[in-house]
Amino acid sequence: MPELPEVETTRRGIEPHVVGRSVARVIVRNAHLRWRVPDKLKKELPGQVIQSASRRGKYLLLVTHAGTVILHLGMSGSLRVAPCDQPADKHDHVDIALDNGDCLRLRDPRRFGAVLWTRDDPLTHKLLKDLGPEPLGPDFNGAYLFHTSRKRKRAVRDFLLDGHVVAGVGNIYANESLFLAGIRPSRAAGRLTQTQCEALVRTIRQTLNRAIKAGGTTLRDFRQASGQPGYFQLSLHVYGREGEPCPTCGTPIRARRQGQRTAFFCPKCQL
DNA sequence: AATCGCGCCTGACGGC
DNA sequence: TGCCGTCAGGCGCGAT
Repeated sequence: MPELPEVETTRRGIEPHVVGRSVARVIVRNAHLRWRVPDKLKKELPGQVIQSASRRGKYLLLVTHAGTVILHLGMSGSLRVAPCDQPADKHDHVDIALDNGDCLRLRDPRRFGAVLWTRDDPLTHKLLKDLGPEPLGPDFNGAYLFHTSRKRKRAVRDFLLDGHVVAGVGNIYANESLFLAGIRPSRAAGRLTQTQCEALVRTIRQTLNRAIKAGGTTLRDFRQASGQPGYFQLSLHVYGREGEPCPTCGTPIRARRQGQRTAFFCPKCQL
């Protein structure tokens, strides 16, 4: 599912329901997610007050005084706030029950997601410490992208998917941003000009911000915390639109397998 | 150091 | 209707 805009949409959805609440208990129906849900979560989280709900890349962080819950939605995960007595779906694997009868409920059919617990500063956690800058933050700019991409031979689409380069840009938004910047997904990252890097940073930020505003992209199973789908799929220019006319020039959009993921582009507008 | 391919899972969809 | 192959928004890991 979820790329950065979907995770941010989720964060904003759950924040008012969880911050300031204390955790009553943790219910793990299936601990077999990407990594086993740690036993310590059940031991150490109950009784703690959730101080904040933040995000780093595609990771969600629930901070308490005793430690931090690190959540990842993988490909098919979603979080919602529901009354605890509402029956769980077969893919509702973890509940964090709150002191008011609500619970934060993780649904994840493919189980590529994760629920972890750390007592240390989460930013030093193995999974987070080497992440690149936040794409919507000040450290992600044209100069950074230009500098980082020098001598890199990877296709720029693949380069953007690498969390060490920039955190949270997935296949949908990489393709969309490259379209708006007029750059082919297959272009070697190291061959981008400074001007192109600046344009690309602008289109990435613009695309992510617009997607957040639309509540994310729902292609299959993404849901906001409220249960509502996102609407950004209606604004996609190239992603999933093979054969449809380019919104700029009318040339049919092409799809090609690039590495493990499909790239979409207009053969005329993107060089 | 950088890059590539694999594998973890379920479910939806299209072709036959 | 059903079976089968293909594909999917992520990402860490080991091999090269």
